[in-house]
Amino acid sequence: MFRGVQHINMDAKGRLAMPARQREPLLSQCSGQIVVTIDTQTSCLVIYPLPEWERIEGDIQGLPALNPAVKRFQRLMLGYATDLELDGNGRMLLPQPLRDYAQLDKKLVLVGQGNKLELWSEDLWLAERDKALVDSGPEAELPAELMTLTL
Amino acid sequence: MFRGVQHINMDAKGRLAMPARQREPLLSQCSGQIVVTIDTQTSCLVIYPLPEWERIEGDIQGLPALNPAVKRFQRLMLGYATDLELDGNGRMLLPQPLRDYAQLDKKLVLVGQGNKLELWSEDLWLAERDKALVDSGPEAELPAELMTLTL
DNA sequence: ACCTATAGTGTCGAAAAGTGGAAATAAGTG
DNA sequence: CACTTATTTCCACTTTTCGACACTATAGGT
Repeated sequence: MFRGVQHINMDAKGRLAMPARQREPLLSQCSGQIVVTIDTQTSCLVIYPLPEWERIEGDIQGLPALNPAVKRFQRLMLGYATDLELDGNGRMLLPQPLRDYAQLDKKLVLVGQGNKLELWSEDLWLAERDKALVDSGPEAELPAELMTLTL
Repeated sequence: MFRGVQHINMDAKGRLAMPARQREPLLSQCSGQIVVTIDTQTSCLVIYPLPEWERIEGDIQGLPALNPAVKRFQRLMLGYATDLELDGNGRMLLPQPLRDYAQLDKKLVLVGQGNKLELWSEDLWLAERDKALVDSGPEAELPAELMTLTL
């Protein structure tokens, strides 16, 4: 289970060090073999351990490809999906197209989301967070589903 | 059951000593394993014993993620959720992003809320408390749910 | 009132994590 | 085929983090 928000840096070559807290599970679960692809809803990347990605890839390929919207979704998710491996120092090298898609520069934010990690540019993350806070702030009209939660 | 308001200090490294009164239940209930995340309604943190958090995490993940407002809520709650452990001295180390979110500096307030604890900066706590007192003072319009309580 | 035990706070040192650069290998081009 | 450019792997240094220990303050009991 990946949890927690961490601010990390990417160097000029596009390398970023996986924080120790997440590195451990990645090495034991899939010996550092991961798949990175894009989130089609927002401008961020998602990082899966290889076995978890293979399950998801199967689900995506099982969708009805005659539907044009589904086809486009498949093309993006599967197209951008890239196999990566953590190097000896626990760093990963992000290909340029993925960096471009998520508008990544030096300052990044890595967000645990249970079975996957999300990778954001710091600017976009803060903007998205603020949007979410307004959505669920004191004056917000919350969806009915949320009102039933016992926290 | 966590009860009571306690004023505590955080040192320069972001460490804070869990008061003895709350430490005991945390050690016996979950051997010091806790999860800290944010409250999306206000600028404070919430502290759950690990088993209690796992229940809530399940509830949150069961929500319909197609609704963008729900998706944002999930991203924040799950994203900020961080596993922590009490050290040999009964202290916990709060990661920087959580400290930032709740604007924590030296003086903090820990508030028991039954199944969880809330952690506030002292300034924000006092302001919030005063707001709450006005809301439920003699002239206040209380929601129907509250009117049915037998106190 | 003093002594003792426990809670709380601070400091130091070792270990690990993060960062940058250099060298070697591979790939692409004229 | 040779030369240039890009990519990758490896090594070394710096910084931060974590754990251990020790000291102070406070409360409770004799």
